[in-house]
Amino acid sequence: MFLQNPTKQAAVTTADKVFEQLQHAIVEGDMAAGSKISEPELAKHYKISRSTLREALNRLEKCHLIERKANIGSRVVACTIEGLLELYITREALEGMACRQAALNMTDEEIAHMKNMLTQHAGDKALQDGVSYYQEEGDVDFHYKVILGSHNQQLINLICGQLYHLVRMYRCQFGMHSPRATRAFTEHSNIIQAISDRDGELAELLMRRHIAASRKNIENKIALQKAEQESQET
Amino acid sequence: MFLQNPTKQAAVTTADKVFEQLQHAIVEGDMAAGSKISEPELAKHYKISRSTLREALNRLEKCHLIERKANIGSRVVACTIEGLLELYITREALEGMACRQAALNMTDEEIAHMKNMLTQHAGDKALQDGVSYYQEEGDVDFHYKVILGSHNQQLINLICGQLYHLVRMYRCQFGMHSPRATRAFTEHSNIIQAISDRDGELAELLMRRHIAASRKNIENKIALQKAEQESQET
DNA sequence: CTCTTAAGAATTGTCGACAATTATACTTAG
DNA sequence: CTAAGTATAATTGTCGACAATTCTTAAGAG
Repeated sequence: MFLQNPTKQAAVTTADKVFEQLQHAIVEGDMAAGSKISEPELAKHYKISRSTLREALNRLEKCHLIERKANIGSRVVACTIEGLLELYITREALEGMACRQAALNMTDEEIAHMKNMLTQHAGDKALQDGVSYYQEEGDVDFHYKVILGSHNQQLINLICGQLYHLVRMYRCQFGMHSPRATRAFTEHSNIIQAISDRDGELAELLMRRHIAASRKNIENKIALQKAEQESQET
Repeated sequence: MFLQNPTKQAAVTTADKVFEQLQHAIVEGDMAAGSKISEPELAKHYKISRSTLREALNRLEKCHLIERKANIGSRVVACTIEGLLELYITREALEGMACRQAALNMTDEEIAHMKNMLTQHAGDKALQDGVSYYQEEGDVDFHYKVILGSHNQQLINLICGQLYHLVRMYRCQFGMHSPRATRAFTEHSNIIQAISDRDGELAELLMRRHIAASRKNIENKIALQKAEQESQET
């Protein structure tokens, strides 16, 4: 259920394990977004020393799940509309480029594997009427494979190692299950086709449109909510 | 001389200060790229405890200047051709988007300020025949202003807070003073014009070409060096 | 009653020591 | 002489305590 970051290695040290637990807690919202973090309290809760906890906190900061200020302390990152839209803008830039690079650098085996995955997802999609699976793991799975396919370590680290933790957090906390499954599936197919054709320019364009479409979907929703609120106020 | 990251605040804690010193040492090459880092040794050298040093190391890892492995230790990041090219690809994606956002979000004051800056650089450039100043701080200054002009905190943090430390490191270590000053100046002018026209699409395109041109410049140099080496070997 | 100020409590930053893991060097068998 | 295994040394991970800073609370002045 909890899709793992494909770039990370097994957690060997206790700080690693606590980091993973905290990461999970923050992403799922068990630790409220924007809330203050008490080092003594958390250390006691996980039965570890503050040094070890701080090591874990440093890793959380690395993937932008918490923010630290000197002599003040740490807070769980806040989930705001602006932050969400900024995240989409950034994803559009990075994943668009990753997709272009994937078209240039993916091996034929990797491409074949992606095509198989999509075919399988097509079955799931038909079966479940595009509601649950495809939107969750299937979508993330697709994006991860494209990113890894770029064979660009810099891009991979930035997107998978940092950005996607935030993406998952927003998905959980804002409960984003947009009704774009069928459309997203078509878009994914076209992207794979462009990659398969080694058409980097088109691949980037399609991926950017794919992500921009999600962003605009959110923006519309927000605008709608706003309008509703205002009509209720009167 | 040492252009500061515009996003950071004053270093208050000793870990901050040591971080800055280490950052400087790594960027300038005083600590060899790829070399192993001994925690006891470094701690002794800076006359601090290992805990404090590790705090500083964590921050270095955040901007990708060192790499850590559990139970093994830290190494200064290695400077490779592949890494440099990957960095340019990533910059092209991120700064291109930042430039598009800058065209949308910059205030008229910010734009006016950039135009002034460029005019002043034009003078410096004429004076010094485009050799030293403009290529160093002037160029970085221009890029920073565009990035900040995006008003997108996510992009700003990623580029200024992380990527540019690596950029500076590569510049220092590979001694990159490419003969592109005049051309770069023209490109900068065109970018500002596009931003001033609020033409986001063109602004992004021009910024991407500007960065891609630098990358191709490097690629050509590498290819040339390679050819020379091979001719000497025979 | 409000604002300022000062003392106290709590939190974060730093330190040195111990435990666990990894690297090194030596011994020994083949 | 080479190679594997073991013992030793060195390094990293974790811990609890102390120092420095910030937050809280209460007292007092206006």
